[in-house]
Amino acid sequence: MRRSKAQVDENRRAILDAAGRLYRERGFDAVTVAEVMKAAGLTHGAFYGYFASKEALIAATVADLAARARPAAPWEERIAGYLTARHRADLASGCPIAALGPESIRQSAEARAAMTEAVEGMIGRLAAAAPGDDEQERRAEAVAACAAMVGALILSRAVDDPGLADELLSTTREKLTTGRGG
Amino acid sequence: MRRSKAQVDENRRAILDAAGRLYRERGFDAVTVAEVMKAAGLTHGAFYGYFASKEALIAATVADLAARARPAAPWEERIAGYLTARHRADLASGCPIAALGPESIRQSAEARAAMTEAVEGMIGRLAAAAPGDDEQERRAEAVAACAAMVGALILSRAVDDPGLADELLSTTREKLTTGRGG
DNA sequence: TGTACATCAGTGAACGCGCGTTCACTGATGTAC
DNA sequence: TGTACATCAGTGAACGCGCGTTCACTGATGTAC
Repeated sequence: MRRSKAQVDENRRAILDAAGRLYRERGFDAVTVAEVMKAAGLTHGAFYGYFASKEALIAATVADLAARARPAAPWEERIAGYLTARHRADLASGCPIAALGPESIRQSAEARAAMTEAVEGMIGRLAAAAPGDDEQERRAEAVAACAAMVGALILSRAVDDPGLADELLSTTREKLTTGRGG
Repeated sequence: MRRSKAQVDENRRAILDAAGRLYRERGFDAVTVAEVMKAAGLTHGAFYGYFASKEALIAATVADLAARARPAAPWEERIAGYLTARHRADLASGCPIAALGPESIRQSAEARAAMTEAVEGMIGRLAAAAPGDDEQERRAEAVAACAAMVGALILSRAVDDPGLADELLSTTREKLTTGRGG
């Protein structure tokens, strides 16, 4: 059942989309190749026509997520939008760094490199919107904000006490947006 | 080959220690029951005399790590000690929240509860040392610091660029220790 | 204190299961004429 | 433009492997006398 080139491109995109959602939701290990393919509307046997291995899919997925990050927004808006209960609940289409960064330590060199790109990208976009008088100051503001945002979101998800989860988000949001520049 | 009660207690401790180190190093999924038992000096068959399942071991390990957290230290010392290249490299005996917090989302209710205890414990110890005029202010300082520290350490580990890894730690350290009270 | 026996912690082979991966086959697509 | 054939994307059964878990057995510990 040969398919057209357009169909093949579409299927590859569907595989990456499915992997992006499933991996963020449940982690690399817990999601099987067969599940990704099923979510993409194919059977598992077709997988190896698209990727050499599960490891290769993981690397390609992280790279894809890093490349598809949302464009910049104003500083406070960006931080406030990130640190919300909605984002906390939305693993599947939320920040790939918070969902997959911790797991990337144990993945291939390619996946780690892609994750590094994702982090640099997030810092770069934050720096473009950060308060501060010079480049260096805005960069420092962005790096610290990136760490605090990702940490708050991860802890907020890890914890089973809704009050503490909210406190982590709101306290970090206030610290970052009323610190100095704002 | 029945063993003495003292030996049994010792073995249980050895299992929890081995699990604590291995899980922090490689994650819950990647470490097998047999590996934990081998590291504890036993064979895998003995495992079920100590724990009902791998899931139960995970919950017990997180609870044990939460209970064995180091006592408080002065604010700047605590933050500076946490945000070091040494801690970044030392997965196995480093902060269990940074190593296992992200994975705890997908674990049992018991494991998540234990992780919540660990986070509350870290925040509580930080709050005791935090700058601030009243309880509420110190608590806010501690919550924000906890999120920033854990986030910086996790990202610092996720990234494959040593310069960026160091920058995440040092920038966060400076932000937290020169912010206001320090 | 010494002996006889019951208890039970530990061993290691075996189980069932699900995973990543392979492969013979199918049949629509795309190409040569 | 129409036909004949080669290509190759996709299917689904099958593979090997490693995992969590079970279990019959072993033999040192602890207890009863």
